[in-house]
Amino acid sequence: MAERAHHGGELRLRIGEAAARAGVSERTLRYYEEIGLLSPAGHSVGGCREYGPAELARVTRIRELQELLGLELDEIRGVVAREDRIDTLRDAYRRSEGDEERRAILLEALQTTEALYLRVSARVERIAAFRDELAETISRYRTWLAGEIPQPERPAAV
Amino acid sequence: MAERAHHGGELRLRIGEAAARAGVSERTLRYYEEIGLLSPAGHSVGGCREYGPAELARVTRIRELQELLGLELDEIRGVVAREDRIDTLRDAYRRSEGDEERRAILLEALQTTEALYLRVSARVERIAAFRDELAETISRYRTWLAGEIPQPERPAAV
DNA sequence: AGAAATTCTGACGTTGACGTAAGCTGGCGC
DNA sequence: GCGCCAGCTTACGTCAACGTCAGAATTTCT
Repeated sequence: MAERAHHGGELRLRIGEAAARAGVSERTLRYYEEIGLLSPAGHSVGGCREYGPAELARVTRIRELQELLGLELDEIRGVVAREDRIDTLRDAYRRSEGDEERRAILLEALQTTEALYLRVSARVERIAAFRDELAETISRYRTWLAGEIPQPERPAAV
Repeated sequence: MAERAHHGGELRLRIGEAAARAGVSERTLRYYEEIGLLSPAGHSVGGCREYGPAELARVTRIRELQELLGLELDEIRGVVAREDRIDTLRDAYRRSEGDEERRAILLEALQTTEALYLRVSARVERIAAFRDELAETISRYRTWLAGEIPQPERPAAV
């Protein structure tokens, strides 16, 4: 097995295995690093990239945003950057830092998440509407197949 | 006004107006024609493209498939080609042609539509799940803002 | 008719998200 | 030591979906 346990006990994969598990190419992982979207958890002595579970999860998240929402990697960087700031915030809580600053970061995260939520909601509803249209079309086809004569309806929607 | 009524009484727009109403560029319309995705309803004597309501509706449909479902124009051609065959079928019904052939076309249309329906359904559910995740994140943020201390939970999903 | 606006047909340019190939390097198995 | 595999960097190639520009032709306005 090519896996290897880090000194902290965390699973560390080199790029080949990491790419295979995430379902992307090695080139994709290097490219994500190139554009500052995802850097490996660390490097081996020889300079090989090493990825942990968090990085794999992030790849999955990136692909979701890309394929499901049609976001560009550029925008996605903003989204995951926000998530990173939240992780930072979690640490800040534990280290009990400036309260005012914490509120600000949290508020900003709340707002950007809500904005994303609205986008996703709108998208979900449009696609659901499209799906319902398809369902109607299907039942219409079924009716026709049962022997009915189709109406030459043309709503001519513009 | 740049509009003009066709001899059949149908609205005919030249490429500029058509593109504006459909919310795309002129180049896009010409490109769609280039790849056999959408041809104008007709041409003027001098060779200018003329688009009717049906073509505008088709552009809208194409953009839906492209943006909402992330389909490539290549695949979309298949989908709209099927819709065209259905229109043809409607005419065939009126001209009362071969019954066996009609059933075959209708059955094929039903199947491809059902296949598309499944794709769309799957997509809708994945996006809805993502939206729900966001909703949870938001309420978590709200709780934190209300004074709670965040838990350093890391599911480490792979 | 003549000017102005729109459209036509090529043809080349662009952008995002990688693919691919070349040449070099580090660790291992025998 | 030697071969081999996986990985590294660098750099050019690709593909879809248009954008853009030039120069000629069409349509509209006055």
